[in-house]
Amino acid sequence: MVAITLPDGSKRDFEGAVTGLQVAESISKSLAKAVVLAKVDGEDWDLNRPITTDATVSLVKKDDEEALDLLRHDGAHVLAQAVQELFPGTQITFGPSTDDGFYYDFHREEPFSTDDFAAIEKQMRKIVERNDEIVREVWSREDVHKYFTENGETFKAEWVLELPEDQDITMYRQGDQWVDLCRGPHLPSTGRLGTSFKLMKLAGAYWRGDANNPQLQRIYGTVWRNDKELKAYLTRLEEAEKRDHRKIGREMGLFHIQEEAVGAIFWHPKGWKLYSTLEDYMRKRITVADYVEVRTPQLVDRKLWEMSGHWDKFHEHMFIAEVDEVDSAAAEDSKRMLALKPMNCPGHVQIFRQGIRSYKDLPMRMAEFGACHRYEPRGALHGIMRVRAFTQDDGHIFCTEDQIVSETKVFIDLLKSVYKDLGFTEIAVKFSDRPEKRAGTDEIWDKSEAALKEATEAAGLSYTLNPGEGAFYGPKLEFVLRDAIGRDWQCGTLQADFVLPERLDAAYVGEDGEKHRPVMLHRAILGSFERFIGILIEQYAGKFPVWLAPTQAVVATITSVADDYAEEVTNALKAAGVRVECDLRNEKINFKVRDHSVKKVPLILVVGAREAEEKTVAIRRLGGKAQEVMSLDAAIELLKSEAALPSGE
RNA sequence: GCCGCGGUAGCUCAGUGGUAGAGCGCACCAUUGGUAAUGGUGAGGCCGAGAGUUCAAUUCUCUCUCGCGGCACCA
Repeated sequence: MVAITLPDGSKRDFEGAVTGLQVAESISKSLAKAVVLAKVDGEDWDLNRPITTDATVSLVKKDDEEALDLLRHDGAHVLAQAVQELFPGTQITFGPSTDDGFYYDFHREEPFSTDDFAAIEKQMRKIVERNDEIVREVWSREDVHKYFTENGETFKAEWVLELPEDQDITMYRQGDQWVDLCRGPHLPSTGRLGTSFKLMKLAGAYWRGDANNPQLQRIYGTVWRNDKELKAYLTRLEEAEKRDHRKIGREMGLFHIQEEAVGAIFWHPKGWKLYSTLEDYMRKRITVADYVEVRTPQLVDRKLWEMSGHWDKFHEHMFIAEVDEVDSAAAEDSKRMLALKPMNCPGHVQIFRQGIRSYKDLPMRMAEFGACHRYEPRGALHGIMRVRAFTQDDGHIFCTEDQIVSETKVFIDLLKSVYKDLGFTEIAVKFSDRPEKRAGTDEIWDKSEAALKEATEAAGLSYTLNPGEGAFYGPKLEFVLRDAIGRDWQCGTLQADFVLPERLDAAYVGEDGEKHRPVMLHRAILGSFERFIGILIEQYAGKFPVWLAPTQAVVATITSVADDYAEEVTNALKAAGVRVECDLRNEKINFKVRDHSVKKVPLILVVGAREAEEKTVAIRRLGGKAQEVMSLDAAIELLKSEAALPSGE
């Protein structure tokens, strides 16, 4: 007798071992049809796995949110089976579910092509139609190893030997022929997967994520509970594509990149207006926040990088310039090696080191919009988001250990306020604590970790822990913001550093008259201007708030009789500091409105004979239908205030 | 860097072993109009670069280069 308790508290008795599917059948036919997974005492169980002892059982239906992960995992298996049926000799490796689908990594001498997708999808549909039974089997490690070795599945054979000794090794049999090593759970049969899936892309991936290992071929797919969901997902992807900063950047004429300067940006007039507006805004904010702005050299002798430790660890990511010593007779054929700075911190320490610093000078908040170069791997480059030449909104706060908490808190408040001005309100924090290889004593780490945590909490932010992911010189906070379509971007950072001040001999004189080491807090809010502007473009889909828009307003005439007045309006707005253009083209107003709307100009000021006569303007906002007629003076005041930089209030 | 895919007009994309195509944009002409496309005419191309096969290559093959999607990387 097995007694099954259901979620509503009711009990059912069964003669002997019973499966989740049988429990469902005992309740109703429709439930038996819809169910995909059993939860036995809270644990995921395959529907056809026998339950032999009394248990609490709840059933997951295909419509339930929870079912997605299972369906996707089964999608991966059906893909793997289809591929092996179509391409004998292909080895299977791993195939997990992902956030919106699954992938499966294969090993095959011949490359797959996306042209194969149609055939593979067709085969997957056949497997679903066949409704192959999926059965969980417990095997011994030796049997699994033998099985895969005999079948030429070297990756699987290697993997099984590394599974923990004390764990049951489960194999899932799918149909008569096909078996895969898997933890499960799975559907009872392939038919329950349905056909709301689609193969998405093909990519290379390294065996076990290590670039030293052989490369496998990864096929990505997506799975949903029904066709409507699948379609919605594909639409969502299209929407994201429309926001792509590379596409919008080209359409709006913001920037370009060309072969001769890979990883660096040619900013066009409109793009640079956006950039410099963001820079003006950041300068305003940090000035109010008591930072001092500095500028440090681009090219710095190798010696400094050796002292700071960068040469040792990162020189292959640095751009090197080698020059002949031309003006030194003593060093006739000697070379001098310089490197473009990949970071600003060593430069800032040099400024801090000039003269004698007192504890009264601390905290010293030093900021630089620092242009850095890093030799990023080619495959890492992406539009203006990941480049080799970029500008950080960098800053280093030199302070005492006792000031870490208050400085962190002040920084987080500034960061939150900046993000809010820029349109981001959902912020997550990741806290990375001490890594295994680190500098500094445990005592110092205890202190700095506690300080960062305390300050984060005091600033009203919750955080998730990233154990062991801190920098070698100190713990770090990373600030992640969520954009308008739910994507996460890591931008800001705050890192406590006890090492660099030591290496570069930064010191201040304390109250006691003795020399002390300051702590350095490395911090950035945007991260880099280039990347952040990319994020802003995608966040707003190019439709920037007035204060950020490269062109804030266009004055457009209806007929040429209003030309003189239109120029008068334009000049008045220019004088008021508004970025405005004048459109006197011999075109219909419909055409002009459409043209400037497509170009995403936030405000269109329409003037015709009537407005010229009455000294008014008709304002139309981007995306809106309504127009508001007001006096020129009122319009100037309105635009002036909307065009102004926000101040974090 | 690795795997797969791609590069044709300013942009989006057709196309072909034998003289290169469309839409939008651009220029010019006409049109003076009331809130998302007025009509006409025209210009615009080393078909990414180099080599090979061929009577002939934008088209087929190879190398390079750049881009795209992942992987690895992101101090």
